[in-house]
This record gives sequence, C-alpha cells and structure tokens, in this order.
Amino acid sequence: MRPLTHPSIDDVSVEAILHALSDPVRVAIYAELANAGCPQTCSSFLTVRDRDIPKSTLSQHFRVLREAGLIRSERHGVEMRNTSRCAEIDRRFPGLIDAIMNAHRVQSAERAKASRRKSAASG
Amino acid sequence: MRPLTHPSIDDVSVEAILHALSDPVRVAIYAELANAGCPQTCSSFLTVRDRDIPKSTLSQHFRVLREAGLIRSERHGVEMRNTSRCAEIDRRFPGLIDAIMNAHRVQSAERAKASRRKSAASG
DNA sequence: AACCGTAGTTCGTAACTTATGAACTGCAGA
DNA sequence: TCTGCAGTTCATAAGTTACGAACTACGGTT
Repeated sequence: MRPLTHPSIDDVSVEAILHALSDPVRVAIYAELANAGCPQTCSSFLTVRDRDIPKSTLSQHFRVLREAGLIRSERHGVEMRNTSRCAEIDRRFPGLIDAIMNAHRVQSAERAKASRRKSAASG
Repeated sequence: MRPLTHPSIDDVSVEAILHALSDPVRVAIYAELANAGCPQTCSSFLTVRDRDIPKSTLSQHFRVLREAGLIRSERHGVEMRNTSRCAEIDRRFPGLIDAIMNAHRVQSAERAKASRRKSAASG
C-alpha cells in the first residue's frame, strides 16, 4: 500500500481543481468536508445524494480530490481522516472555492425546487 | 450538418462548466473569447499557447464549450462567430466565471515567472 | 499468538471519453 | 461550375473511469 501523497500548494493547478469538482459525487463529498468542522472518514460517504457508491469507486474519488490538492487525508489506525484544504487554496486562488461552492448551492436549491414541483404535480 | 444548439441558461450546470474549463486548451480559448470585445472565429485558435490544434479537435472543443453554455456560436457564411455568455452565467452563478478566470491568470503569471527563471538559469 | 471484523486499496477489465486524420458539407467568389 | 476556405462528421486508436474481487493494514478478542 503506497503512502498518501499531497501536492504542495504551489503545485496545485486550476485545471486539476476544476476537473476534480466537475464530478457530482466528488463535489458533494468536497462540499460536505468543507462544511464539516471536523475530519470525516471515507466510509461516511458510502451513500451520497441517495446513491450507493462502491468502496473501490469511493477510494478513487478520494484519490482524485487528494491529488488535486483539495483535501488532506491522514491514516489513523484502520480509518482515514479527511479535511478540506480550502484555506490554503483560497490564499493561492482567492474566491475560487467559494464561488464554486456557492454555484453548487444555487444549483442544489434549484434541483430541490424542481423535484418538489414534480412530486406536487404527480401526487 | 446539424444546426447549432445552445442550452437555455437555466439548464446550464456547474459540473458542465467546470468540466469544460478543466481543459487547458478550452480555458485558453474561453479566456480569449471573454476578453475579446468582438466575436472570434474558430480558426483564430488553430494555434493556442504555441501549440497547433488540429481542426477536428478544435471543432470538438468548441462544441463542448457551447453545450456547457459557456459560449454562443453563430454561423455567418463560411465562418462561425463565437462570443462568451459570461453575463448570463454571472447572473445565474455569481462570481463563478470571474473567480475561475482570475485563478487562471494567477497560474499563467506563475508559469511565466517559472519559465523566465528556467531560461535565466540555462542561459 | 492466531483469528476476526472493519476501513480502505489495488488490480483487471468492461464501458466510456477524447484526440485526430480522412473525407465530408456548405458557402462565397472567380 | 469550379476552387478554396471554414468548419463538421466519422472511424478508430488512445486514454480514462467504474466497479467487483481479491487484497493490505490495523485493532480488538480469544
């Protein structure tokens, strides 16, 4: 099992960040990590937005987030503790993460509204 | 040849925007379009950041940008005129495009600095 | 110590996506 | 009508992603 590696903040690229956050599962994971006050384990994301994610897939998603520089992961015994690196990233790319998370919220709110309309129409 | 289609602004998703702009060629095209005061043709991007892009590849890149809702393309005779939809997007996702373009500028400036250092060291 | 259960990783492969050359469409001017 | 230009489509090769099965690593039990 290879050791966990994190890019130095100066090696973090916009492209990698955008790519990592262009996946709905990853952006949901990242949003939850960024909001959480304390580290979260991988397995707390086995269900994301009512969808079950296989463990192997989840492991890959965490690797993508980590290698993009978005999160920091530390092994503690049998589990992994993940935290967002948002403060560092915000220093390098001011406002980027905030704007993405904000856009994500706008879109989620809209989706919730649309699905309420739909269930009202059908029920 | 199928007609050009543009998503309505309400159907534009954050994921599609981030995916479209996570490619270095596309983000360079988009940045130039957003800065340009007037529409630009596809062929003005046959060379991007000192790299030649095949016409067919370029055509796909423009399609991705268009379908993500980032640009508007209109055929005028033999050529296509492309403009950025940044004002519309900014209304839907405030600050998103600005933050991405700004991060992109930060990174380009850094790259330029690094390559100057390199050529000074070797020369 | 040997064993078990939990948390996460790796590997192989099938499914999907992207890049590109070749052949095409469609327009404008000679 | 012919020619050339701007961009598109198609076929396919190359690259990426998803996920089950088999694995590692750790901590607690017996």
